[in-house]
Amino acid sequence: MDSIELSPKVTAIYQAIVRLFMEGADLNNLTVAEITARAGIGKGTAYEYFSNKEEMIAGALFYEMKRVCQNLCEQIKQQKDLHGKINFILMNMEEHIANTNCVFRSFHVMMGNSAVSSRLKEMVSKKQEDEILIPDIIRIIIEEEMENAKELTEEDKAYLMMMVFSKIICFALYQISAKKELNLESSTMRELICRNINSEIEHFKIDKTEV
Amino acid sequence: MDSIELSPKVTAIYQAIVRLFMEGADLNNLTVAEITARAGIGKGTAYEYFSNKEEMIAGALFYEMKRVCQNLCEQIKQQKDLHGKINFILMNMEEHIANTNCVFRSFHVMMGNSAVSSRLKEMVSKKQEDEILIPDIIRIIIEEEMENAKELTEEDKAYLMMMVFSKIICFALYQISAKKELNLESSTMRELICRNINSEIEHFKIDKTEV
Amino acid sequence: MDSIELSPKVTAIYQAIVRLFMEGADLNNLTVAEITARAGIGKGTAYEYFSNKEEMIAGALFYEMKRVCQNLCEQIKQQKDLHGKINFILMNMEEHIANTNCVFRSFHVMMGNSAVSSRLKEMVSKKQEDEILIPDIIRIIIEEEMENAKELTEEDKAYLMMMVFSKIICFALYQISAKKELNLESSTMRELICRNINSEIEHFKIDKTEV
Amino acid sequence: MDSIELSPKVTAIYQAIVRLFMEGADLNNLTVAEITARAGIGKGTAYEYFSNKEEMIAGALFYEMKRVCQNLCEQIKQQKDLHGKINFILMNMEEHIANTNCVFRSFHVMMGNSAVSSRLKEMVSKKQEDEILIPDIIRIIIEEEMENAKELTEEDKAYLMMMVFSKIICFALYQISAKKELNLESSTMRELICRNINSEIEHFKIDKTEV
DNA sequence: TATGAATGAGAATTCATTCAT
DNA sequence: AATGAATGAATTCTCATTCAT
Repeated sequence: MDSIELSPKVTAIYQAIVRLFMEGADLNNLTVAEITARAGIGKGTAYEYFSNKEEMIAGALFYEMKRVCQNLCEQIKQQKDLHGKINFILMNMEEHIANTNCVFRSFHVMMGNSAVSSRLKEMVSKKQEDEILIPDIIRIIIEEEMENAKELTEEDKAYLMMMVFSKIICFALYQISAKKELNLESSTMRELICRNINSEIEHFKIDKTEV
Repeated sequence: MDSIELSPKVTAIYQAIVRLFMEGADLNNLTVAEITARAGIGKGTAYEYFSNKEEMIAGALFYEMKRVCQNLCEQIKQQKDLHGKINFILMNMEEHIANTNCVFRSFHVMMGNSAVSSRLKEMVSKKQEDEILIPDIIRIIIEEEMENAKELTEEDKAYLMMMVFSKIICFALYQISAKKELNLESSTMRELICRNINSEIEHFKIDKTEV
Repeated sequence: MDSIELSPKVTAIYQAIVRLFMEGADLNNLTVAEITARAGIGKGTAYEYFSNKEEMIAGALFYEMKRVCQNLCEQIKQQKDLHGKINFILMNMEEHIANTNCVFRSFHVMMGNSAVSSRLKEMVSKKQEDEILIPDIIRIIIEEEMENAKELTEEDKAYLMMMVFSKIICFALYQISAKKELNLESSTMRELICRNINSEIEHFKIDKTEV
Repeated sequence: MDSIELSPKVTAIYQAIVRLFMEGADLNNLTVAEITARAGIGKGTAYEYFSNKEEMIAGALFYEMKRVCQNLCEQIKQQKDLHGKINFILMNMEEHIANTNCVFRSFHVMMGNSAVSSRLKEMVSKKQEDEILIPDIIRIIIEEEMENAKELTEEDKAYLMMMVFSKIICFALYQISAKKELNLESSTMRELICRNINSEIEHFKIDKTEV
């Protein structure tokens, strides 16, 4: 809805960066010349819309993260149970490995110390309520699942989120690096993780209701 | 054992880089001038021992990862059970947050796409049998734990390793970023993760012995 | 008289430049964007009236010099004697230090080597008979003063003009820079200079009449 | 004495700038590429010795002003009387018109508002006691001349300095611009100014001793 | 006529790497 | 072996000028 407002030049720059990123470019060595050439605009034009290179790159990553997560979130809503939702996320990661890669690598960028990292962290910390990123998706899934269980403390929520998050990272690691070295089918891996999350949450529910 | 062979200049360079890294420097903006100044040697000298900057940085990270993991591995051997071992790793991460940070960030570097990343990945993939890194530590722990269980397939091992690895990453993320925003005690978090790993492995054992 | 012909856009540009100049802007770093923004017109519009930036700035300075000198000249005519006239010029410089500054700095620009300097020199050298600048004012004052004296050669005139001019520059320097560092009253300085010019001219008259 | 300490690269840069300046280059459009090409060194080398372009240019002008004034001062000491000293300065300006031009234009630069101007003003205001510039030369000449006269107040000194200074500017103006348009011999002009300064100072002495 | 978005040539500055000492 | 002065390729960013609307 808000992306309609984006100037076509800004969109071109964002798309250029995202594509270069997906093609494996190193963000720290991306040049403005490369970006604008790929975007099909003049070098100076980029500076009509951004105050510096970092702003362009961080902006592009933030925009892409929001776009992908928005889509993901809408599709997840159509899944009925926890297993289905998690499975959907993992399948999505698998099918659109390029996207996954981009989101995963954006997350990776955020953990770094570069100027782009700082800017991206700032953008994320100042994001609007209605802008959805990975942690929000996980939070929503958990909250829906736990509706009937006894009230969760903040700590419980935090633990569950990290639990789910770690499994997702686990699958991402598998997709990106371990897949080649392993003879484990993707579907098997997916199934393992889904069941695992499911059972952990069930255990959690029981613990909570018992108490 | 092999570190005895390292020329004092190389050691100086490695230590300089590791310190700069621990102080929060962005690896992509580290300059040779900074490194050699910190190492107390001439700029030209660095090029007597390394063919380029990437070699220096990747070398330093690899060296540091080995050093830290070597120590960690030896101390873990003194722990009696799985819970103790995992707890020790997590406590170690917590106590020496700076070191953790360095190892975690080295892992982070490896996930990237820069020239340093490529070189570091290469080093890791070509490492000697007796050089121990985080995955080796985890593998050793699992193998010891599973000794009595039915023979594990490669797939089983891979899954377990990733499972443990993802929990560790989870704790690292907690230490580095989430801790401040959360009111969850470190010890609680540690305990949750230890028990969680324990229970997952127990379930796994049962499944395997049952079959 | 000719300023009536000036298009309102040209006037806006001239005034914008003069104001920026008076506010202390460095002419060599003045941008077209700044000028047109201040003038309240579009960037492209400026190029409908001027062929380049230098033309705008030189034009503005020339316009302002003429305007200020025109006013000055008319007011000087009401002064009765040499002392009064010179004193009036100096007081005017003192009171309207901003204006003075602008005229003085225009003179300063003319002494330089920039593109603006060249254009301004050209404008001054091609100026109309009825356009009055500082040297014309001085010439008029001297000619009036010397009316009764023996005919002056061109050389005599030139010398006298430079003599007066150098005193005026001297006062300008005093106003702009030396004033702060000195404990000399403005009025004292003014009086000294007026008397000095007076006495020099008197000596000159005597020499000439004697010969 | 202190110039012996200057690195050859710094000297090369200073000389390159001074020559470009003397050849009429506009200081505000001088590029580092031009300077270093003329100095016969690499572009990067300049930045080993200066932190930015302004520092180079202001440094060069300051260095040249000191050099020229130092020489001038020593030669003036060999002149016996006031007339001789002033005449020497003017002859020097005339003969070495290029040098004069450079010093005069340095003075011109100081009156401006550019980054170089600011830096040069700062250098001048922080100069050592033993570093001699034009105002110091004039002051020395006046103090020597007035030795026998009644004690001068600060105001008296200031007035005399400006009086002499204005004559020198007058001669500079004549040399640089008016000469061509006038049929006045340089020697005549010089003589006029020398005698004029002499007589002004004599009048001053008399006034002071009378009081 | 008025505009301002788009442009790209050009400038300052940085820094990995070399090489004479 | 050790050095650091010298270098120039590469990068970011600016801004005068154009031109389609």
